[in-house]
Amino acid sequence: MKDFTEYVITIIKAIPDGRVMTYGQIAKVAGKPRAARQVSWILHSMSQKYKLPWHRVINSKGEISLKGSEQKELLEMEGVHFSNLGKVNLDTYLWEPDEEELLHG
DNA sequence: TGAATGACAACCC
DNA sequence: CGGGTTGCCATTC
Repeated sequence: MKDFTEYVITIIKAIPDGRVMTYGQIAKVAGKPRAARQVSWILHSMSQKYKLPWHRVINSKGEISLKGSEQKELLEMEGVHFSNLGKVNLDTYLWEPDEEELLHG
């Protein structure tokens, strides 16, 4: 497994309940600020083989990309509040991982 | 090989 | 603020 993919998976697994991260944010933390699309690829590819909290990954607008899925409900169940526009307040719920969080696994 | 694709993001008007 | 365009990078055909 490539380092980038491995790191992305590590980060996603480290997202706490009730918090979210954006594709671009994850890519940036994983070392490739422009690789947001690879993060999406990793998600729809790996989430079928590994158990990842993929529902905590949303786009930069704070919206759900997979409309019609249960992603929004999963987040609400964890305490993430959606506006009447179906958006999340990133200032409140966006999570920025600490090195300790990732190293601790 | 070259072209098309995608659970995105930043810009521009 | 909304919609369209361009840039990105790995994967697939």
